[in-house]
Amino acid sequence: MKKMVENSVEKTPNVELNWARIGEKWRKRWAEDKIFETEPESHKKKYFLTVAYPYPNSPQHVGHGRTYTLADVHARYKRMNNYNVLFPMGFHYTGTPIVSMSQRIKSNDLELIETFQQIYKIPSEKISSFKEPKRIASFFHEEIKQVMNEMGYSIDWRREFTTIDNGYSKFISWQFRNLKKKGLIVQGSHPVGWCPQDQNPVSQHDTVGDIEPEVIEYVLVKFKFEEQYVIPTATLRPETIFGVTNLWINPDIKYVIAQVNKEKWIITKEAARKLEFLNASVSIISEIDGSDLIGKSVFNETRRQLVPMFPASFVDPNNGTGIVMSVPAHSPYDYQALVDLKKDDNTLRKFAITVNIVPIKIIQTDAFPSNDSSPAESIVTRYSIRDQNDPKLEEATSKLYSEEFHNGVLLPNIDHIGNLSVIKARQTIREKIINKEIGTTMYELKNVVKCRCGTPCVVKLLTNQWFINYGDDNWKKLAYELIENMEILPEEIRQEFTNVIDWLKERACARKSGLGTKLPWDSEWIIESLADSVIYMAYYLLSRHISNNLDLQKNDDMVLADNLNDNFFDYVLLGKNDRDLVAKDSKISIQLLEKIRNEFLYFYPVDSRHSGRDLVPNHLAFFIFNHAAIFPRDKWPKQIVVNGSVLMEGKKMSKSLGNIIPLRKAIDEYGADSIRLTMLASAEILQDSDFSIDLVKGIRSKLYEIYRTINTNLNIFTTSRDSFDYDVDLEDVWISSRLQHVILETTSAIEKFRIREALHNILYLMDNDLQWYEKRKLAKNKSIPNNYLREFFETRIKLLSPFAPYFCEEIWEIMGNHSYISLAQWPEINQSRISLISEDNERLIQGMIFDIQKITKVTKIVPKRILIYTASRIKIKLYKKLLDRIQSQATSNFGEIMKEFVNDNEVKDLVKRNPDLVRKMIDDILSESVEVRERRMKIDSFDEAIPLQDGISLLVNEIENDHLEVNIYSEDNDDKYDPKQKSKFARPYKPAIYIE
RNA sequence: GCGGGAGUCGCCCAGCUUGGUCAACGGCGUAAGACUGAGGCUCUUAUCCCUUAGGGGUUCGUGGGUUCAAAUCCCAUCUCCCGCACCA
Repeated sequence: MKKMVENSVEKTPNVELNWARIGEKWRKRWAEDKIFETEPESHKKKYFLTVAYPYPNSPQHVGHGRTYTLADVHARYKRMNNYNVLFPMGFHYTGTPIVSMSQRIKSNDLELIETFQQIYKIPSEKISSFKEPKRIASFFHEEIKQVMNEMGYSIDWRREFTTIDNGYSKFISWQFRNLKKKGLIVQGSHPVGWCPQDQNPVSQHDTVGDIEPEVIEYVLVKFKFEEQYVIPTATLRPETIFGVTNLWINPDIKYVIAQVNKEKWIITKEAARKLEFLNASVSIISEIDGSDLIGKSVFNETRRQLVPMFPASFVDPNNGTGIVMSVPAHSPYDYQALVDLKKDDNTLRKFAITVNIVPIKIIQTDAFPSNDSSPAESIVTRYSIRDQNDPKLEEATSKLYSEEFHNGVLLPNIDHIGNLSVIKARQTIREKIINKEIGTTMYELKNVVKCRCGTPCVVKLLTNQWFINYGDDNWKKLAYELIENMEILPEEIRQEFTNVIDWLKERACARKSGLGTKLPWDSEWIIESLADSVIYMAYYLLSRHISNNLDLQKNDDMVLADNLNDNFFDYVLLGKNDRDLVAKDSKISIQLLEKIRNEFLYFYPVDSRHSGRDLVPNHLAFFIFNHAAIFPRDKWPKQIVVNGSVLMEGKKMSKSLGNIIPLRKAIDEYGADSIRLTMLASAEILQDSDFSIDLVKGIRSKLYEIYRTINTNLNIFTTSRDSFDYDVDLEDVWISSRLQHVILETTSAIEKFRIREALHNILYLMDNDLQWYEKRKLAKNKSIPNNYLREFFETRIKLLSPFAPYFCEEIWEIMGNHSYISLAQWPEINQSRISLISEDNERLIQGMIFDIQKITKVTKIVPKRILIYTASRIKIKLYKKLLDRIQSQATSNFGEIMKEFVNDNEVKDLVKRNPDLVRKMIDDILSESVEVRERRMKIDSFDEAIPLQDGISLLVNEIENDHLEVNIYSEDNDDKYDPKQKSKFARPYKPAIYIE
């Protein structure tokens, strides 16, 4: 412990900064003075912002911190801009992972226990209490809350709740009855990946190797066999049924005859089992060898003809029904298998079969025109396939499939689907087959997936599943309307929201296990975690007035959760029902009811919702939909801010890579401020930010540098505050003006959530300005006037304070303030301090020094005397005319300008004599940005000699020659010293130079 | 398949929204110098090519186009990455 503290101390002679200590100090003061507790204040503008609450099944690591930190910066920024900011936090207990963790603890899962012990450092006795899921949740809940405090988040903790609180459940029940009344909840069946052992749906994180179970739908085509039997084949291409020439049977495996619903099917045992999970009624009657079927024929209903069954060892008993239909015209595998079989005399003799199959072509494409008898044959020839084991066969197959899928058209002579595209034909024939009962569908996993418990997964058809119908057209319209009126930051991600709303369909909203609220009308079901977390922002405004029954103190100014019913929520959240009745019903005073109602009315709607971009296709979309459904338009959320995730040293954070840094550890070692800045400064908001320890250290030392500089200049904060107008130099005017720019640019960057840009301004660009300012002063043997330096630092610390709050509070205090910077006023721009000309002044000096250095470098002259010639009055006049010409968009064409100006009495002599100069001046103007051009239009008279003269001292310093003689002449000056006739090259803003 | 994004000077990365101050920020690396007993610390300078006057040439995946002017806008093309549901 001691060592960690050591780590977080920075020290140089006379100055020391203990990051841990300042964190603790300010955290404590903020809490004591309750500065982040927010009450409705009718005379003040409110700002209500929320972040997706955390799921407490692990401690927070740096990856979690980004969204919360961003929201906190936002809250702090708005607070400094005089808003009454509410930033609350809750905890999302709902869902299955915590329950399954507790089960893994019960079954003594070593991997999990090790994670708890070694990565999270949880004591063993604590871990054994984790057999109870709520213990896990509350343990990490407290842990996370602690970290959020240590990070310096300005949260109003009085409103905290968990999603299994009694009151919350009442609220969610209200939400769901509400949705149901509006007809947005529907019931139906849905296929899911399923573990037969656990009797539970499986998703990516429940499987070995984190494989996502992918469900695909096969069409089962039934072939009649010996009148009483059905042989079903599974296919993804039902349209090819018209091209079936034979079936493939694996002669080496056993099949079963099974009663499936009302028919007798011949399928593999594995297929029979799979059908059971799909809710077919299945009973096995007898077994039959694959070889017994070979050579016999089945009846193809669609073509009304018999096709034979042939042997094939490639048929996988685990795939589909274990019987495959053969379409040699369009399946390279089938085609090649037939070719191979024809050559295989042993097999032919063994089963007493002959193979004289003619492929039946049914699809044509441009690549395989209609006179071509079999596309499969063509492609097999083209790829020079040897036999069915040739690896190139796979490539040939996918090539042909994709060609036919996108560009294929069914031949005109095919019943029902002739002339249709493959995509259309597939849909049409699927319906036909199912309607006419010559086939059905079957779900299957596309990949082999094992549950964490080791059991291979299957597809289960869940019936009577409850769905929220996001496919409802009217609802979608409302959702579109909502986002159209909402600010989405960054704007680039709006398209993604539109897409998501577009393709969202029914979505399951309840499951049978996990923590959460029971479905109010069907208590077997628990409302799923993505369904009970979409309008809870409203609950932050109620939570502190609701006493859950667990609470010991029962206060008169609280309402008991048990007494809450839908009328209460209808009244408070929607303004429905009679006030007096509701108060009576909820067993509270009218005053309390009104207080709650008014608090809701004051703070709602949500002004800003922060979240990671991974939640766009689910949580954020549901947030939009549910608000659109439940609340009136004036309570719809106003803004969404989306941020990217965090990488660690360029890699995704994961347990297996061992690159997860818990936030607490990071805070201990580097202090919260540096961590906050690192997460925000390393990338623009939507990009993944790359966190690295080097970066943290770099930022920490940057902060320390600021701290040290201020500490060594402490006297400037204690001296009396002079006015700004004494003894003003050019660079003083300039730095004042620059400061206004920094404020303007930083503020507008924050408004657009260009946080990286804002921090770049504050941490680095401000330094450049200060450096130049110091250099200029130093060259004149002057020091920076106190009030300029003080203003610079005060502004800088204020701008930085939403990002690094502890650090800035500390400095604010050192500067002699007795207030909180967290509550200070955001810097405002002082228009009178903006000086347009000062930018050109300093640029001219920079340019002069730069040019001279370049000349000396190339010529290797050691300058003894430097002559500088500023442009003549007539050139300045010409420059103005050109600028005006170009800015008014008339033309920038050299020829046209020349034509015009040779007739201009004021300048024609100059123009005629020196066309090249005109061209260069046009280029000068064109190569300046529009901003600079506009600025120069505004400036009436600009005497270049003034800044140049002022900059001589710096020039002498830079050239490192104290005896250097510098003379500045106007080109117009007849007495000038100009031995090499250089002055004629002078242009406005580009003086001519001669070096001796 | 559907949707989203990225390709920049040895490496990482900024700039592209709003074309011009862009041979292109910053960091790493490399080279030289300062400091030091010595440095792996710190600081300064340089780092596409050519150039004895502030200049010129060729660059921002590739090929076109628009424009006085393109890393930035438009079109085409190649390569790479990410998300797609019952899971928080």
